[in-house]
Amino acid sequence: MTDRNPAAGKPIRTAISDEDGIDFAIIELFFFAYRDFTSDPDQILADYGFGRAHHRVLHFVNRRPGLTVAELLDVLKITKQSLARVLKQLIDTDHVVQLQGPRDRRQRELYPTAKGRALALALARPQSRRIHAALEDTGAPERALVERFLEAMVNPELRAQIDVGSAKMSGKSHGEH
Amino acid sequence: MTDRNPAAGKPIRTAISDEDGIDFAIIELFFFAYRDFTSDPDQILADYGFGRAHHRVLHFVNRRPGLTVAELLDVLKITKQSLARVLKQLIDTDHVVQLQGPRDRRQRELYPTAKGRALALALARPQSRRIHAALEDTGAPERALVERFLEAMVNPELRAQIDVGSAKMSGKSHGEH
DNA sequence: AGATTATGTCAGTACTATTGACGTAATTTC
DNA sequence: GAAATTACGTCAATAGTACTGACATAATCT
Repeated sequence: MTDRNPAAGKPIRTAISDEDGIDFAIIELFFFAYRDFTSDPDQILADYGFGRAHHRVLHFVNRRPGLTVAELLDVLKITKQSLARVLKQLIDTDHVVQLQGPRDRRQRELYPTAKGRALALALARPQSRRIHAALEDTGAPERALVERFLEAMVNPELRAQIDVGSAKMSGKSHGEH
Repeated sequence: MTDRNPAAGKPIRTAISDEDGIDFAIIELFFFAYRDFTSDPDQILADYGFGRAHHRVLHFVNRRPGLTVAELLDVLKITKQSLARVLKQLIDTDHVVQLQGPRDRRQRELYPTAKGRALALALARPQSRRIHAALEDTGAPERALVERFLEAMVNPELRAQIDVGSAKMSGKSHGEH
């Protein structure tokens, strides 16, 4: 079991590379960058007994206060059952509160508490520091370019979810009617 | 349980935003971009009964043929036990072969087979297409800039793992001595 | 009144990851 | 040459995140 299986294919000894027209360099960089990018908050979350899923929920509840459960599911692209445990824990620990929807009382609007806002900021801080440092290394005016690249990496039909525009408006969340 | 818990904190109704000096826009974009970036190969992997872990192993075995198990663990930053099942499946399905290390017979050098190389390419193709499309949207000369940004996002002490340099050299993997 | 919608919950499962322990073979150190 | 270390494999137990499918309740819409 240690050596070659005679029935198995022969080992290929040359490295795959960009020559195949495939952009392995950026594929790999993206993996490393995201791995380290998420490792910062992971450390903090561990102290709370939380995981990455809690972070994502906390992030979007803070970014779009008052979003409903259905909207949150749509943004995270996970199922109701996956969200349930995580959301329940965040509510039980007083990071998030639910309010009955004003127009439709079936809906539950999700809001951060002061505690939830503080944690969201604490989690975002090291990530933001990393981004700033990376942009400094790269050059100041490139920020918009990186934003445009990342946005272009998102599935076109899902770009509506992104709040880059509204991130510049302080206060209100997305398209309130 | 539906409405407010009287003991709970009050809901905060204003959105968190970049005004706090935190770069929420890019934090969020990075999440969306990576989510969609990984969704492409996930579809293909499902047909093989594989998951994301298989993809990562396959990627690095193709990028650096002959790397040892210990090196792979170091790159992936996971434990031996997490790797074991995944690697075993890839070997059993003839995507990867193990060869006894020539200098140190305790080591197992990992190589892709033709089958493993083909799958790695198939998985990378949609990701590469996405990157190319995003760079086109952004502007051609920005490729190097995006690379530099992503590289700067990686923990400095781990940049050694990155193969951007050797990606430009065709054929050989990393520092063969 | 009946259908649909929004949410919550239960049961069962899968994948990826963890820690800790132990075994074996090969290499290095003394 | 004996002892320690290293590289790898494996076993057991557990955790976090995700899934599908089913079902219940309350509110809204038709």
